[in-house]
Amino acid sequence: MTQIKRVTECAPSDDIGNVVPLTVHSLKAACSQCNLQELCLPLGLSEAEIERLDSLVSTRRKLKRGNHLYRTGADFEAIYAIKTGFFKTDVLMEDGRDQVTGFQMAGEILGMDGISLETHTCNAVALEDSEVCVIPFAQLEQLSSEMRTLQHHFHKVMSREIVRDQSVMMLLGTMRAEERLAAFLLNLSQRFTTRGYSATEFHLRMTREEIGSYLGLKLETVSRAFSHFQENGLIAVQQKHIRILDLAGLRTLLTHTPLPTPQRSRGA
Amino acid sequence: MTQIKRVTECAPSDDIGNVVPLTVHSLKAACSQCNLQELCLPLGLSEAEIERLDSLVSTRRKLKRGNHLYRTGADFEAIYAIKTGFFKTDVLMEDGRDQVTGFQMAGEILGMDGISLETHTCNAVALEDSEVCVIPFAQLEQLSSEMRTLQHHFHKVMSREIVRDQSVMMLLGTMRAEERLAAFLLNLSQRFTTRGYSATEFHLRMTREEIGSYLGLKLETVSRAFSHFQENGLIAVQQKHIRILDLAGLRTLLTHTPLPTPQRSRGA
DNA sequence: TAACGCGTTTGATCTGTGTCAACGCTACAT
DNA sequence: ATGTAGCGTTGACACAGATCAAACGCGTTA
Repeated sequence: MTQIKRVTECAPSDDIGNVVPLTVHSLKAACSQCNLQELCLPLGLSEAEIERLDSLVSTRRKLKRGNHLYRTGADFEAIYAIKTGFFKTDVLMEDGRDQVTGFQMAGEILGMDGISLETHTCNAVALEDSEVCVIPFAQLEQLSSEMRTLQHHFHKVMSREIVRDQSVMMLLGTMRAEERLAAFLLNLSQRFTTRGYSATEFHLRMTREEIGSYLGLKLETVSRAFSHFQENGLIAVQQKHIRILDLAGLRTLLTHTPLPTPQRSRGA
Repeated sequence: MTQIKRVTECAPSDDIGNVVPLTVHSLKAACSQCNLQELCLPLGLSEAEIERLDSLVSTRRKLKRGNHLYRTGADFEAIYAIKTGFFKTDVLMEDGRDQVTGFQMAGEILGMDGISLETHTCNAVALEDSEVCVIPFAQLEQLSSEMRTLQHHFHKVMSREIVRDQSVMMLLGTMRAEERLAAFLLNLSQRFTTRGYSATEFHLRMTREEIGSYLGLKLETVSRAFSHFQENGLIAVQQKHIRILDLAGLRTLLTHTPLPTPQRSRGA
């Protein structure tokens, strides 16, 4: 039991329940000591307010790569702030088809899908060993009602998710394969930058298949697009290590519509 | 000025501002008299609580077909509950491509995209003459903090939007053209049912192009799919009048994956 | 009543991406 | 070290849906 076989999918054993004793920690000061304050729920709160948040965020949960933070159908009790690590969320159709709906990194909030039906509607899976702060939702609402800044910021976080979903729809609905991948890379780059990492060099934690699922493409198409970008000197790919050589070039891919609608006024 | 030319796109004149005097009404009892209580924001509130909501919802706004409720970039000040009518929301890319991100009907809430950046990130356009209740957001937050049931229900409404977006992503990412259209029709049917209208016979308020944009397809493909459904006796189409003849058949289209992934265990 | 415009339908053809298949690379396990 | 499994790459081919084009129907306007 000390050696844990790496779980790649549908980990059967110790992450079925919502809380696994071994992976839960008590902590004294959660948010007030956290370096993700500026990205996460505490954003915009005063120090005193953040200290009140601490009382909420009393447990953390550690997940090994491949483990589920929650599964579709699980009771909704808490939302989760990612402290370290990387996640994906995906939805399942009855016929077995699935779709990755997002990739989440440090400072981002998971679990808001569960509020509406009091049941989670997607799976959240750690793509690397990760740690999340557990934020019991009832308590969050309690504190929100006492602290208007927190309430407002939480609304912004939910709204941000809605706005993010809009761009994914735009991506899936209107963009060609290489545009999608360019958008994906630029989005990652931007989010890494925000977190103080390199904008141009990073490690993908997901497979080509997961990227493809997110972008509505097959893994082969993703792979070909990577190769093509490399041929064109836009990026250097080495397995999961990506180096962006021409950020502006990638952006051009997005804004310059190669072929369509030649009859627009092109204003602004 | 009494005769208003039907505005089809980018109405230039009287809907630029956020509020048009002529189309705003004061009202005494908004929610407590409204027959949409069970669908809309008041859901789950007591009568007394609903009466407190009334004070919030003091203005309505009427929109002619084609007019914008709000535009991308407009200051966010309020969310809107649809009292009567039908809307679409769409997002614009810099290069002119756009994507319909949703169709909204009575009882549904518009505008939550604006919370995160205090600016709307999509356009909301009336697809028929419509009326919305204006809910000033600052006041909604104020009242939410005093009324936990309202706060909680509002969170559910936002979360529901996130869940809806997940299914749109699934649709755009994994479904074939006819599956998308079937899903679209079934979704409409379901929502009409909820509102007491026929599940099997309704009038589409949007064009084939708008349907296509929403579904990530071209209008020709939408049209062909309609024709094909009709040939198969699933629906009867007559311009924008749709009659569903075989609801179960439409559902089968969704769950029976015709060709792909023959190597799954098919469990549950 | 005729003419126009817009949305829709339908056909013919083209093409981007999916599908199928083989091979290569890397990392872990024996 | 060497074998093996999973992931990634690349090629050949197929096909769903896009594109281009023409005609139709319906409502509006002259």
